[in-house]
Amino acid sequence: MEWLFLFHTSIIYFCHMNYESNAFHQTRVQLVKVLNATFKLNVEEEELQLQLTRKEFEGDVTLVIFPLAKKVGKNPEAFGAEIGSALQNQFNELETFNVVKGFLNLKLKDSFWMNEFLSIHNQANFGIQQQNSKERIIVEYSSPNTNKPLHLGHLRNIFLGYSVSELLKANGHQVTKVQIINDRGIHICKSMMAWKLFGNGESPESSGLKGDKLVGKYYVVYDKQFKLEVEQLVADGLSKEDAELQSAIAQGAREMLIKWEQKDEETLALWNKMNGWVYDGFQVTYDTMGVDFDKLYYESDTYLLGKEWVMKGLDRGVFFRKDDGSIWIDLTDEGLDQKVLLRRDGTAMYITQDIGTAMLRFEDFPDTSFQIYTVGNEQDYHFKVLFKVLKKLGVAQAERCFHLSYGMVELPEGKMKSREGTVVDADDLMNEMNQVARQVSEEQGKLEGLSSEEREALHKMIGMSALKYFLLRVDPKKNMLFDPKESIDFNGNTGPFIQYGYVRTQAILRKVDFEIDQNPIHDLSPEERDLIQKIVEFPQVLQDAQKGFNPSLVAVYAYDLVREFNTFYQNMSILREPDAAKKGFRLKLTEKVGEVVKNAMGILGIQMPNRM
RNA sequence: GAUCUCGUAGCUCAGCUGGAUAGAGCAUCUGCCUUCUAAGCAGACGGUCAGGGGUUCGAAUCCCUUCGGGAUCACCA
Repeated sequence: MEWLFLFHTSIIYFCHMNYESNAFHQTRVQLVKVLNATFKLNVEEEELQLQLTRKEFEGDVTLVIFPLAKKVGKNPEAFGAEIGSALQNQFNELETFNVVKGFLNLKLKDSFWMNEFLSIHNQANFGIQQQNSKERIIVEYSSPNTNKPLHLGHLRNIFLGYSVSELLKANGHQVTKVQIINDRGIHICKSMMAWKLFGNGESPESSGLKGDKLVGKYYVVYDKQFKLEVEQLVADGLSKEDAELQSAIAQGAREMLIKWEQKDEETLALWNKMNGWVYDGFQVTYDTMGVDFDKLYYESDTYLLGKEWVMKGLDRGVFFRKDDGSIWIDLTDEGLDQKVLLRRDGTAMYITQDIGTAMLRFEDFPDTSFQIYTVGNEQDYHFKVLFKVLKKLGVAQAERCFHLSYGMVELPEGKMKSREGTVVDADDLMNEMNQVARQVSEEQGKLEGLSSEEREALHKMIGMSALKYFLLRVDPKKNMLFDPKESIDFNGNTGPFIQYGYVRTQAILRKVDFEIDQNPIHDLSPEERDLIQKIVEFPQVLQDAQKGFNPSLVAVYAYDLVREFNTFYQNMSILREPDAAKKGFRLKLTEKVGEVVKNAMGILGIQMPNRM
């Protein structure tokens, strides 16, 4: 019973039967009864403002009285007390209530929470839904150029895209993960030209360099040579502009692009060879990251289709041609500008390719109900234009495209700049994280009995969790800061902290070599209540996170849950508890916490170790 | 110049469609390992929510404005 909605503001809402926890739901129902019967208020369920009771007050659920008091013209505090007493008479699950200012705090009985827990405990993978949607959602992420290796910005992009995909799946959607690879254009021709001139046949095999690094190296070689030539030509009396045009290596690169478009055999062979190196290199990086794709798209396959559609638009009169031959769309009545769609020389641009790619995807997956582009917020304007273009071309799915726009990762000095060498390389960073994980693990010395392979795998798991969590715990929409000088923390609000909590649950469960007592218990400690209440929130968190395409909510939730568990763990006995029923209950609680933490972190693409 | 975004503790970040005394982590300081893994727990310190107006029972949150960062407005991608 769920479907997708889109408003023309391009903000989308995934609408469900709006989920809320049983505690909220029951309280709401009872409150409406009382308010309508006893106080003749005629309120609807939705208009009651319920919230979790803040820690400093006694209670579980809080009703905000102000709006209701206003309605009947009563003093909020007095009215709250009246509602509380009336509720007490008929709501069986209510233990006590108290009123503070305009807030009615309701405390539910331990038996209620106990039953909540038992019903949850019986659900395998609580909160995670089986696929229940026939329609497909396409999630695009990564979209690299093939002339240089992946960097920190890509890491945020890729972890985010992967995580949103997992989040959608956890909410029951069918997801297809795609990557668009920008494999053609002047950028790769530059690397090719430099390699041809200075490479002496260097290959990943001959040099031991990772393929993407090798091609990236020649991109830098190109840039150096280009600058050198320009400098020389300027010294010879040319203007900078002319010098840039006449630079031999630049001319070579442009000629290569033309030859490529003419399908020149030798050029294509070189292009295939060098792109192949890059793909091999990328694959290594993706493997380390632990992400994958269901289908790959290459711009070399889609730019021609894009051109075709631009011509179709021209025929249909939704685009127009200027005197110089370039083709445009006029979006001034939409509050945007006129935009070029095809150059005067007829060659494709960025947006031309994107039109083609979109069209190809709709052909490949006619059952697509929604498409998500994970691309940085510097391209907000581009995607506004793209979606308008698709709409003008009469593509129904244009209404169902969404730009998942995320903020930049900035360094203390500001934006990463490849020319200034301030780019944080993805492989280097991941490697460094694993080193730190190894160092910390060795200091802790808790890994006796594990083989060196097992240890390596563990270090990687821990290092990656630190990195992924660091990037995913921040609201995707916001820019964030990464300081390479301070390595990412392993304590506090971090991935390893959460893994550690999980490891504790498993360490305890491993020791259970007896029949767990199934008898119910009748009173709960504050720690146990808090923990149950936290677990119960999980489905709500998944729903909210999906609504905003915001995995950081899941990250924060996992952290909060583990913190609650640590408090419980550190203040109560589990295996040493003498009362068999209590011990049994605490073990079940521990088990459920482990499951939920693992599933929550799984949505972030973070694995849980069994020991560390 | 136009449009968009952000400004919360020394630092990095939470704060949901307006609700209680604005919360975490890091850093600094104090306790807690003969008891289930101390990558932990308990506590202290730390705030004019950039400034100013407005809307109302109530504003970090909504509106206006000033200041200060960032992004975009290419026949680049």
